[in-house]
Amino acid sequence: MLPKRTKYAIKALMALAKNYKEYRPLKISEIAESEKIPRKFLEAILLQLRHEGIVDSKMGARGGYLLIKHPEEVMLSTIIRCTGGPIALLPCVSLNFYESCNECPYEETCGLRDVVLEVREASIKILSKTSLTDILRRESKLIKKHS
Amino acid sequence: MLPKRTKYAIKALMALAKNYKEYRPLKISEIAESEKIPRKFLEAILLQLRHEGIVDSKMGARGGYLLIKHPEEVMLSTIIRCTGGPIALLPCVSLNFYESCNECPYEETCGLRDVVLEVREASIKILSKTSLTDILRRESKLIKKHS
DNA sequence: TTATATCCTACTAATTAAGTAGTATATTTA
DNA sequence: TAAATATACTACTTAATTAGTAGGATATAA
Repeated sequence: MLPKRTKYAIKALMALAKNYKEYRPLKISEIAESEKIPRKFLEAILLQLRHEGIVDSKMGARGGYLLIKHPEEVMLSTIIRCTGGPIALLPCVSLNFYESCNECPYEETCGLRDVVLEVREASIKILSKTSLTDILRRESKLIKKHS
Repeated sequence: MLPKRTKYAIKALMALAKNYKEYRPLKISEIAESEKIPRKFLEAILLQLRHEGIVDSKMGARGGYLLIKHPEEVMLSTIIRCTGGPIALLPCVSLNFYESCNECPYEETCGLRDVVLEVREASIKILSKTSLTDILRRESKLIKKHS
C-alpha cells in the first residue's frame, strides 16, 4: 500500500496541475482545504517535493507553490518514488528500497522473486506512463460517464 | 510491500509443495530451519493457514504439516490474501482492505483511483494464475539458466 | 513596517508488524 | 500406560514505521 503521504502528494500535485496556467501560486492552506489534507502535514510534503525538484515555491505574502514542469511531464511513478511509496511487493525487487532476503542463498534463482519481479514490471509500466494530465483526463471522462 | 508474514507463508508452502508426494508431514521446526524462519512466528503462520483451509496438521509425535490441496491449485493471490498482504496500492481499490478515501466526494469519478485500479488488475492477473508448482518450475528454470 | 507565507528542525502520538512465552492438548511408541 | 514429541492457542512484548504537530526563522509584498 502507498503511504498517505504519497496519496496526499498526488492530490496536491493534481491541484497544482489544474492551476498550472494561472500566474498565481497556490497557498498550502488553499490546497489543504480543497483536498482535505492536514495543513501541517501537507507543508512537510510540499517541502519535500520542492527539494526533489518537482515544485517551486514563492515565499512571503502572495507566495505559495507552483509546478516546475508541465503536468504532462510529471509521472505517477516519480511522485511515488519521491515520497517514499514502494511499488514492489518485496524489498528484493525494489529499486528504491532494495534489501536482500537473508534466507535466499542466491536471489537470481529465487522463483518467488521472479514472479514478484514480473508484477513490479507490470505496475511500473502503467505508473510510468501516467502523468498528472492523464489523471485529470481520466477524471473528466469518468465524470461524463457518470452524469 | 508484502509483510514478512506473507513471504514466510509462501516459503513455507513451497517447502510443503516439494514434500507433497511424501507420506510424512513436515515438522514446523524442519521448515523453520530450512527456510530460515523464526520458529514461533512460523508456528503462528501455519496455524492461520490451517484455519484458512490451505494446510492440514497432525498433532503429536511424528506430527507436522501437509498441503491440503495439490500445489498446482494453491495460488499466490490466495496466500497473499489469507496472510493479510495487501495487493492494491490504495485502500479504495482493495478487495480485502477496502476503505473509502474521506477526501473523495465520489470515488467512481476519481482519476487516481482509476489508475490504481488498473495497476491492481495487472498485478492480480499475474498473482492469481501463479501456483506453488509454477514458482517451483520457475526456480528450476532459473537454476538451469545460471549453471 | 506590518501582514502574510514558506522554511526547517525537532518532536509526539498512533498504528501496525514482528516476534515470544508458556501452558494445554493430542499422538506415537516402547 | 507413561514418556516423548508435536501442534493448539491465548496473551503478551518489542520494534519499526507512519502520521501528524509545534513553533520559531526567514523572505516578500504592499
